[in-house]
Amino acid sequence: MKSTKLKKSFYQRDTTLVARELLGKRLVHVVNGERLSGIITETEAYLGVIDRGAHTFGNKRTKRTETMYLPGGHSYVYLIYGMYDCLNVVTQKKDIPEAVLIRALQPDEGLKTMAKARKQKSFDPKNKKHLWSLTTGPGKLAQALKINRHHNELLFTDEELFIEDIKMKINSSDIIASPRVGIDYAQEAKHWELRFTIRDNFFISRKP
DNA sequence: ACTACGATTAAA
DNA sequence: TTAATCGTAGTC
Repeated sequence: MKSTKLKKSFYQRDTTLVARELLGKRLVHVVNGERLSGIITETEAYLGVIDRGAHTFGNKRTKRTETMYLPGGHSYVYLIYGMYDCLNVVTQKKDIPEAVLIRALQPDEGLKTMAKARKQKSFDPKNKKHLWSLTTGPGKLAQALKINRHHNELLFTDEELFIEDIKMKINSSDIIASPRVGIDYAQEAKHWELRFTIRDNFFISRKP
């Protein structure tokens, strides 16, 4: 089964499109030579300047958000609620501060290491619920794949953290759009359907 | 310096 | 439903 790493041109496009097309791709983090990976099953688009749900609404530039102004293809990892790191894929050209939040994965490679990183006791790789609790949620998948703020501003075109096209075909009709999670404060943007999940997939953080 | 809060999660 | 937990960002 051949797979190819996504190139810079994949990321430097319309953010909503990238969010949809990331579904069915494989996110890989190489740690000490071991591949920790999962198939992307849930994403959210953050549309920068016009989006009250985005960190960069109104072109807000701070030390943290500066990452989102980088060219598409960089990672954006930030701390939320003082405890969890969240991984984003920066999209669009330089100075267009948009990104896609990776919200859930179907665990693929390095299961045992990921379970350990998640502090799961008595992990059984054949137990679907165990697998589910590994990587369904942005904070959880970052923890499982050992991704934290040290991995901010990495290039997905490099060798440590990247995304592979595994030729899994997701039909457009099998992509569900729904409102994003956890942005009740975002006024009109709260209702925008920028969360994308694979229809009927078990490995999503919650029902759309 | 002081304060409020968040693109979440696990436990109750 | 609620506590946990702390960097970020806004204000004084």
